[in-house]
Amino acid sequence: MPELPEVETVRRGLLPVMEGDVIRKADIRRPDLRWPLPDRMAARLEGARVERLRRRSKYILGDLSTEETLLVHLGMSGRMLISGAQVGQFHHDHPAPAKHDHVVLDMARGPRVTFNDARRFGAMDLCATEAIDRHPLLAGLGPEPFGNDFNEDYLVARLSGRKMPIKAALLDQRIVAGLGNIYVCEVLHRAGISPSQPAGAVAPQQVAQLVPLVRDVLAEAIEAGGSSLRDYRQADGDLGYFQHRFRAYGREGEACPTPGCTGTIQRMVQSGRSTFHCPECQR
DNA sequence: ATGTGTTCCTGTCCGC
DNA sequence: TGCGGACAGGAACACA
Repeated sequence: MPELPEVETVRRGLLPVMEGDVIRKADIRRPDLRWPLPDRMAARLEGARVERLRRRSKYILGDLSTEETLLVHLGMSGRMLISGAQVGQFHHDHPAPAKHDHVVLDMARGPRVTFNDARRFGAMDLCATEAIDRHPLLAGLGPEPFGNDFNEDYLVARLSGRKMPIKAALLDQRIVAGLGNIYVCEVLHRAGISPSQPAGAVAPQQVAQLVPLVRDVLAEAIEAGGSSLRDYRQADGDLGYFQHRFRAYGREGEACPTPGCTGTIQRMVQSGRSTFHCPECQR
C-alpha cells in the first residue's frame, strides 16, 4: 500500500504511541527483511526513547535518544500494527504474534507496534542520526514534493533531454521522492499528459503544471488517509478513503471522469508496471 | 550516462 | 473446490 501519503498516514498513526516514549522491549523475529537487519538490533533499541518520528520520502525515521535513527521502509506490503492503544488510553493487552509479524516493539507506556510484511520487500536499519542523510538508501533521493526545492525550474531542468517516458521519470525517486505507481497515474491524468510522452518533450508550461498537481494529489490523499485515523485503533495499513477518488488508477474500461471527455480509461504496461490513462484527454 | 528488464516474496483473484 | 497464471502500492541491480 505505501506511497508517500500512506507512509505519512502511518507515521501520524504512530506518533501518539511512539514519540516521546521509550522502547521497553524489541522482539526481532527473523534475521532479515529485504536485507539483513542491523547487528544487535534489539539491544540497540531497548531503552531508547523515540525523540522524534519523521518522514523522508517513503521512509519513516525515528530519531532515538541514543543518537541513532531507526529507518523503516514498508516496501509493498509492510504494515505497522498498533495494539494496546485506545482513545487517549494505553494498556498492555496484546494478541499473540501473527504470521509475518517480523519486528515487535513494546513501548514503556504499554502499546505495542508490530511490523508485519508478507512479501518482505520492506527494510529496517539503524544508523547514526548525524549520518542519516548519507545513508545509502536516502543519499540519492530527490526533493520532497512539498519542499521548496521541488519547483518548476528544477523539474524542467531535470526532465530536459530525457527520453524516458514521463511516467518513468516521475516514478524515479532521484527526480522527486515519494511518488509511486498510483499517484503518478493520477497526476498525469489530471495534467492531461500522456504517460508515454518522452519526459524531455513535455512542454515547459505543462511541466510547470505538474508541480502543483503533484502536491494536490498527495495532499488530498494524505487528508483522506487521515480521515481513516479518526477512529484509529489499529494501523490497518489499508488505503484510507482516497481509493474511492482515483480518477484513472484501477479504472480500466470506465468512462474518463474528465469533464467533457468522452474517452475510456485504458490499461497499458510500461516497464513492467500497469499504467492507467485516458488516450482521449492525455496527449 | 540512460533506459529497460529482472528479481526479491507471499497473497489474492479470476477463469477453467 | 482445486489449480495455474496474472498481478499487486517498491526499488536495487544487472545489463544493453
